[in-house]
Amino acid sequence: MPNIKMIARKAGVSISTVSRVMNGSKPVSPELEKRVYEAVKQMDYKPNSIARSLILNKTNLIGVVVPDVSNSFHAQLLSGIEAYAAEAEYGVIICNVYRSWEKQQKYFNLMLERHVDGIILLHDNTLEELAAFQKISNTPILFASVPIKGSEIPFVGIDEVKAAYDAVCHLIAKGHREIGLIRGECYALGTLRGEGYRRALEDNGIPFREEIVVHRPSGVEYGYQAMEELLKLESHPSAVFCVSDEIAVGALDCVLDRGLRVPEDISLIGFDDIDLSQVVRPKLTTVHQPIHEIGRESARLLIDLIERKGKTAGKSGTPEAAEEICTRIILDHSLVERETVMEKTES
Amino acid sequence: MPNIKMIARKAGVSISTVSRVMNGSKPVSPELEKRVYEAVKQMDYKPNSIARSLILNKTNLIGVVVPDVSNSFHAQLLSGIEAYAAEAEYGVIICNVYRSWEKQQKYFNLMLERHVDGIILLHDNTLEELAAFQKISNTPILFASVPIKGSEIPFVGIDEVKAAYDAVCHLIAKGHREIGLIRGECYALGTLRGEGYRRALEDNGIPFREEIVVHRPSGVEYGYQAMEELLKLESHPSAVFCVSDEIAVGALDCVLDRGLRVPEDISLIGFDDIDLSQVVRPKLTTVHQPIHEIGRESARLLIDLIERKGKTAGKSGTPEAAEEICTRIILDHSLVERETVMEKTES
DNA sequence: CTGTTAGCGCATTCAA
DNA sequence: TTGAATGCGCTAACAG
Repeated sequence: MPNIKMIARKAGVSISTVSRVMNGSKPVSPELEKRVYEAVKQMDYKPNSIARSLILNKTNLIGVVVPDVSNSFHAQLLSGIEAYAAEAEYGVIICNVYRSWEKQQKYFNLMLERHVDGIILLHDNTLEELAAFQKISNTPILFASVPIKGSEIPFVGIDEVKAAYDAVCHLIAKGHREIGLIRGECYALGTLRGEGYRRALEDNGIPFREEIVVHRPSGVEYGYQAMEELLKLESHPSAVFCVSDEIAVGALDCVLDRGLRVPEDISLIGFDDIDLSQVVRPKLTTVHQPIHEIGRESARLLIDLIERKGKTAGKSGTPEAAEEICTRIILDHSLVERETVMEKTES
Repeated sequence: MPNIKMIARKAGVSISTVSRVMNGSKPVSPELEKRVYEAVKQMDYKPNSIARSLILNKTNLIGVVVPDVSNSFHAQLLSGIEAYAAEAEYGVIICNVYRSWEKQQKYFNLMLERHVDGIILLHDNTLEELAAFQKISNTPILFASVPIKGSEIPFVGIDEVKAAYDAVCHLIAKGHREIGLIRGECYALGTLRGEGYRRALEDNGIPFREEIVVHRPSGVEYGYQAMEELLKLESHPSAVFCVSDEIAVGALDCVLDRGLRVPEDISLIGFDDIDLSQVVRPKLTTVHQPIHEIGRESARLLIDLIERKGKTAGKSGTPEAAEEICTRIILDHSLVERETVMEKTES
């Protein structure tokens, strides 16, 4: 690979001139400019971005921390992030942490060492966990899809509580009053969506019954297990709200295996609208999130933040709070009715 | 972020000493070593990997070119790659190319500029396409899962032809003789798996019939379409080999929609064994590939190649061809019988 | 064993 | 407008 010096020699100019034409940073006479362009083309010169990073203190790299890339939801989110990043000329480095805090710490260090310009987090983190990192880095961070509790850290996603609320209200509107809940433990899949469930019941005068809510991690197999629990009850709920499509698919499988019918014997509603939900039979009624879009917007906001920071870096304290960037983007969700919910029949 | 100079000052040593204790490259007295460690801990110092990359000419970064991350197969492969890379302290930068040659070229340039240490390709590339790149880069390249025709470029995957052969033989063993094929156009999903199909028929004395093979891209919706074609025939095949699970799932959906039963009226076999195949009803009989493992092994081989190259860089022409690294890793596939294939009944 | 020095490839002052 | 010189943070050769 040729470097800037070789180009300078070949074009018969100084390296500064080469640098200037590559970056358009200062005017260069057409004559020299042409000679440089030719040398560049002939030698197929590409500026070494490592060296640029070192001197500019900017890597054009963002890190994406994801609990599990092989999960459809995360993969789609990632693809949205990548799409925007590529357009903005940023590279994406993936940090698969398998829900392990230890791995995440390793990756935080790695990202610090590599001086990524920003970080997108696709899963739960507490403020305490982030504190150590934030103190030393001042690297912009953003949460995508799952918000963080009690903090101003930028976020892109949907209104989790409202979306869960809508899902449960849909069940209620169909005449169901015994509505089970299969929920997770973490913030979005547990607390938030659980809260939406609770409020929907409350607003419709339906008592909350602890016996018909079961806690499980997300995942098809866990959905199956959870539904087994629910079916053990002497009288099982006539409908179940599953906080993820994976859970719902597992639950569906379980119901069918028990020889019951969906939605005739039991209605099911999922959450996320991943590809899977259209492929199972019956097709899953679920809450649609614009997953790819959330990814794109996350990347856009993060990169905005990064470039904003770069600009205001010099003139500290410039009081342009007026054009402060918006750091919470809430996209629309929607209910997609397919085949797993039906009107409750008299019994 | 503190730099090496600040640590040196704080510890009262020279920067070389700091460098030496950080890398363990040369002996340092316990006394100084301790002082350095303390300074490092107190200031939470992390070596700037950008600077290291620049001088060592090594980024510890690999690029993964993938047609579509949000596709389950590719996401799993990626997760295998990431898993090994993380252990080996390599970062993974993802290059989602959406099956666009233009995007791939952009990414090749990006990877050149960023000086990645190696590249893993997860999809078809012709030798000509690679030629330009290879000429200027000498960056190790490896194909994962899909081989390249007529070249010694390292590869990790399964024996595609044999695996397809096995799938079709399974159908034949079950008594089927009218076996449809839904295949792709690209190398692995078209040429190779198609070849396995052809040979299986041939070895069993079954004539190849053009009318019952249909070409489609991979994807659930295309599988549906393809099966529609097949069902238009006055007498449809009693079994169909689909070159991917996605295709098979679409095909399954189509058959069911037409009011036919699987496997009673028509048997279906897929390929890949992605998560999906266990979730549809009936569960898909398919050819299992160790996807995650292929990813891991790819990363392992690539990194071996990279580090091998680094070592032999100085002493050119050292004739250690004896311990030449193996550059083709073929992992085992297997047939997993689930619920979409049954014995052909007399008709 | 330790410190001084040069230089990786580039952007950017500062003079000319 | 242009070129020479400085330094980003680090490693490695060299001398002590």
